[in-house]
Amino acid sequence: MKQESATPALTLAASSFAALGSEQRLLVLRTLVRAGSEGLNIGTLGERTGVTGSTLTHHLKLLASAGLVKQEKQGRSTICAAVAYEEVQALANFLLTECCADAIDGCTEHNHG
Amino acid sequence: MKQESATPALTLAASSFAALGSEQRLLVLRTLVRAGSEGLNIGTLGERTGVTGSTLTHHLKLLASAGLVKQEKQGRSTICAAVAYEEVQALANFLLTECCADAIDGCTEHNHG
DNA sequence: CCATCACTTCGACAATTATCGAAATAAACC
DNA sequence: GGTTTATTTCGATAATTGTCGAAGTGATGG
Repeated sequence: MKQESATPALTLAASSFAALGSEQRLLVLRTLVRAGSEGLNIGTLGERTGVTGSTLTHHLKLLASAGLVKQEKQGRSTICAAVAYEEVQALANFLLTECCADAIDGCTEHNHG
Repeated sequence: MKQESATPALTLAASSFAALGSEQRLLVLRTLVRAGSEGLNIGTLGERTGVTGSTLTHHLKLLASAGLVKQEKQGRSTICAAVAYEEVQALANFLLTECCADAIDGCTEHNHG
């Protein structure tokens, strides 16, 4: 009996998708992406998204550990910036190659529904 | 104070990402994608992934409602097939356009890290 | 019709994740 | 050194999600 098993890539992809799987986190991410490469400090990010304090810290930790956001201490502020570009490419790539594997031609043919 | 808000597209994307954000569901999806357009019945899918019974039903319901999988009753079997191709394109697209919006040139420039 | 098979629904419980406020840390300013 | 500012950690509680087994549904075969 052929049994499928979870590869490291699959595990990693799952946790990245999970990080994106929250409206608040997606909102935070979008705000950061729009803010560009300079990023935003946590206070401003909180003002813009309506998520503040420990909850925001919590969500940012998830986004950061998924590699979608990077954080840097600057004095008493923490500057956050999105690094979603490559990550999203990598995630899309995961499903289109790793996941689709044997069905890869089906994938590319399906690009335009 | 400029406040970001959750658009319908964002809400939808979040729930799709959430559906992908589980190792088991990703495994199920990969198995289905590899099985191709004929799909698999739930029993076989269970054998291949190690997830069976009500748990599998539960996960499939999530995948189906995210539009990543479609299910069809055939006699007493339920045939499941992946429709991930377009969905994944749509999700990647969401982050690269909707989300990146003003930073869109930054996005495309970052394609090759 | 009665039994079996393939699944789904239900109900209970475990595990994880989210949210909040209070206390802790650490930099900046006086 | 003490105070204010910015954020994080902690602890409690609520909410959601995952898992299991038992009972239910509905097709198939005798």
